[in-house]
Amino acid sequence: MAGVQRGPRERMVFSAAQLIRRDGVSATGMRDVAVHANAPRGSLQHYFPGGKEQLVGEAVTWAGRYAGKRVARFMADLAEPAPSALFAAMVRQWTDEYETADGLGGCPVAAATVDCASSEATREAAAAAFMCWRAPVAEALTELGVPAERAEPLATLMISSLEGAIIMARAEGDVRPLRTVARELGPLLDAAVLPDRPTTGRGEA
Amino acid sequence: MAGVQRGPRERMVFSAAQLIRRDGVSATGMRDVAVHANAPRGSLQHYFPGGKEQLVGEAVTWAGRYAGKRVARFMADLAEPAPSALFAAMVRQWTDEYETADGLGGCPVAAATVDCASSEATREAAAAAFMCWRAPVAEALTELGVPAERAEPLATLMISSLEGAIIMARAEGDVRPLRTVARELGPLLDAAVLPDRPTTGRGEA
DNA sequence: ACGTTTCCATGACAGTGGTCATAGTAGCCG
DNA sequence: CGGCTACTATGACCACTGTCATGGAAACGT
Repeated sequence: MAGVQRGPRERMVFSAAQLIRRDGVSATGMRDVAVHANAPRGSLQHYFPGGKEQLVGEAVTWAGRYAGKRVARFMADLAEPAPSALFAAMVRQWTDEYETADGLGGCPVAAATVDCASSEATREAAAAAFMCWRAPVAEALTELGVPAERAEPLATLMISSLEGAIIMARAEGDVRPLRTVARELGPLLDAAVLPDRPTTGRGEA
Repeated sequence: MAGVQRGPRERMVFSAAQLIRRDGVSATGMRDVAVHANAPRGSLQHYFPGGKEQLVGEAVTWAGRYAGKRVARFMADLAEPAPSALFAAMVRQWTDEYETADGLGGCPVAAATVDCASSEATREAAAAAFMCWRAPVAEALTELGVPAERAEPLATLMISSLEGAIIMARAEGDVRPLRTVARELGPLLDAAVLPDRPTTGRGEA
């Protein structure tokens, strides 16, 4: 995975995100995070004097940044430059995980949102994380030929569908919802591409 | 709300769903449920000998049934019989709540899914709840003229988008994502209606 | 009236969580 | 070496949770 050896602090943030997305925020204990990160428990209060709220916040922020960076890599690896292909890549990241690891993980940002209505700070971190994720998606859409005024809404729709499908897939224990949204939403996304700007080449149809 | 005075047992299930969808499963204590339901604490072990897992399971099941029944009512109240109108009604249920109560609630089924990967029983209850919700939506879509083979996938897409938008809206503290998915997904849904069968289901215009 | 079943009340227990206090170690600068 | 800072270690505290045990109160059939 990313950041295997990056100092105890980042390892703890990473582990927190990992555990949160699997078990939820409340079910993830600080001690568990230290153990999972192979980090000393005493470092928790040293690096995160703000306590669990700070750790969760940083994990959520990290997850948002990570998701944003992934968008750039998806764009670079796209076989054909179409919005549907980008969305398919985003979805495939999850279906792949569901097939390798049997444990069906979720999105840490969603987990923090669902589980932390109490903490205003965490809620704001989640909102920022979603923005860090949505902005690159919207930018990618414009690069793919989607008009600027539709890029942001469609990015919101993509992330919403993906998040919801992740939840349904976890509940069902099957990737069906993920594949379904990828298949059903693709045409809508491609139809938003401006016809007079066929975006670097190979056109569909 | 529904079921204000229906015996302590149902009140507790209802209150559990209410609290779960606001605070998450782990953050919702059994004692809180009893207090919120104006029910005696001693009744918990009497009505729910299976403990918290049973209570959460019934709350999730209740929520699924509730969502399914709402679909029928939405269909009855539709001004114009189009899939986009049904989806808009489903979304409006949430935007309305966000504007009346400042506390932004979530979906209890999603909360249970995110927060209870540990419990297999809860996961299955969530899967069943999603099915109890998706089936009426798919059926409604066919009534509205969507071909049978596309009804289920589109229902999955609708619920996924809605769930994801709920999460994003909670994070942002704004209904923007909800309105966005309703607006962006509407045309796709209406485009799935068979042209030669213009809304056969109800003759009302 | 009596007993049995259903339901309610309350206190205790064991476990766990986050957090704090205190003390120990490593490294660097004088 | 002394002092200072960064980091690690560990144990204790307190609040809280789900669960259980025990006992009381209605309800109701007979």
